[in-house]
Amino acid sequence: MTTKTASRNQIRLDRRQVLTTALEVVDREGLEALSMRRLGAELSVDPMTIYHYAGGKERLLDGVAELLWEEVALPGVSRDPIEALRNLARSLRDLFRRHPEAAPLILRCSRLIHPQLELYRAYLDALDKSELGAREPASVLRSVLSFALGYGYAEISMLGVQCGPLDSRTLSQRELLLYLGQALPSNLPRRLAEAAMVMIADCDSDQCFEDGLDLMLAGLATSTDTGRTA
Amino acid sequence: MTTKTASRNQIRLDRRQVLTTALEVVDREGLEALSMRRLGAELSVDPMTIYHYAGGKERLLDGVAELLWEEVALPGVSRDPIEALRNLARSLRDLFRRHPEAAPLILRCSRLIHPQLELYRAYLDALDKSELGAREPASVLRSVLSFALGYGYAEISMLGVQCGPLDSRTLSQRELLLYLGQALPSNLPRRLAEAAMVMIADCDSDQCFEDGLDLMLAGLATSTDTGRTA
DNA sequence: CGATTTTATTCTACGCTGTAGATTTATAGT
DNA sequence: ACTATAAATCTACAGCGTAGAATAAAATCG
Repeated sequence: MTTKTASRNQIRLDRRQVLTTALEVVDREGLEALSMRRLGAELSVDPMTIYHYAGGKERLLDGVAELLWEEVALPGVSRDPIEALRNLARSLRDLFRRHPEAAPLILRCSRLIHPQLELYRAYLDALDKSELGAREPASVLRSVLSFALGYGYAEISMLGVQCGPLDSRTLSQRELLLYLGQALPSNLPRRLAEAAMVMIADCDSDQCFEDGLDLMLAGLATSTDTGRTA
Repeated sequence: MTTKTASRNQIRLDRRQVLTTALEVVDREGLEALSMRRLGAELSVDPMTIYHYAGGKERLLDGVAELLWEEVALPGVSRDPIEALRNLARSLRDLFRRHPEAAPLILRCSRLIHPQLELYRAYLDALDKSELGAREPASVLRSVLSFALGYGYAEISMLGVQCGPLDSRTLSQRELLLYLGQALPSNLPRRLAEAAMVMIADCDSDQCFEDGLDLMLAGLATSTDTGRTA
């Protein structure tokens, strides 16, 4: 009699349940697979019932985006704003890696996702309290968010969708390179295939991310005159 | 008797014509409005005819993505790699601002868009030739691309889609702020509305972009002689 | 308790989508 | 002119989101 996530018992639904199930479907079978009919079947319920809990398709996707943004780490208690931003960027990148199929939903910044705004608010407050030289907190935050979003999205796009269900964490970069060598279409001109390999598999993706992040944050640190080694 | 883009004469189509028309439709009426039937009508042709020039819907969108990536500036002749990267980032951001409705297509990095790979190749070559300290060219390039992609996408998402056809370049930030104050839903908690305003309209978006870019590129310039830190 | 109002769920149907497959029309080659 | 190849069209099908009517369940009240 456990309330398992699939194969509903007659316990009444709630919005949250609908959204988490939708996210499960997306994670498991891809964003395209999520239709009202499919989700209704997953919940053992008529498709139209979903409208009562989550609105139409558009609002359903907004709801899933909320779930996703809730997973991003809040600033925490540390006083160091730079470490806070570093954790934010890592958390955002990890979000993409946990939910590669849902990536387009994370980018759905147009709809004023509440948890996303809460996140902004929290980091803006954290940055306001700390000394950051002459820089606007919003400017710094937007830059870090942009980098993390762009990196996370591009990374999973390159790995996951192109090559199928690949997880960069389960493959050495050597294996990745070999696999990619076969996966690239043979009619691709050599110089382009080379470029693809260099960008995708040649450099350690974790290292690239940390390096890029350091680039921004180091610049930030030097501009505060706090003088940490840069 | 001019070869205008709409209302075709009987001159035979080619792939390019189909793709540019598709992009026009997206720019004008949004990505959702682009259907095979709609595009067929635009070209005064049966929807199925498109399959002969551009393949199915998926390959059509890939083709539009090609057009978009072709618009991004190549390195140019300058020897300075940092200025080259700065121009790349600006060019990429401008691409989003020129084609806000097509933004999801620009991010479609999964499909090995040829012009995109050409771009990578060109910048990798440019970075290889120049001295960049111990940093991998691919790592640097990925960081700059990530930032520009993330910033460009987030920017147009915040402005364009939420508030309708707004162009940030035609509005002062003061006007933007006022407009946004009305546009935000009234049931939004005050602290979240504040966060949204600060992130969207409070800071000059051009300035934010340039600042973030400087952050990365400055770090790059200083690291050309210092090597690495951990 | 029964009666009535509210809420939740389902059913049916409409117009839209992408596209496979057969068919027709136009072009090129000899 | 006749054929082989290419281009364009027609028809049809399964799936989509969802408006609106119809039904079932739950809550409210006298």
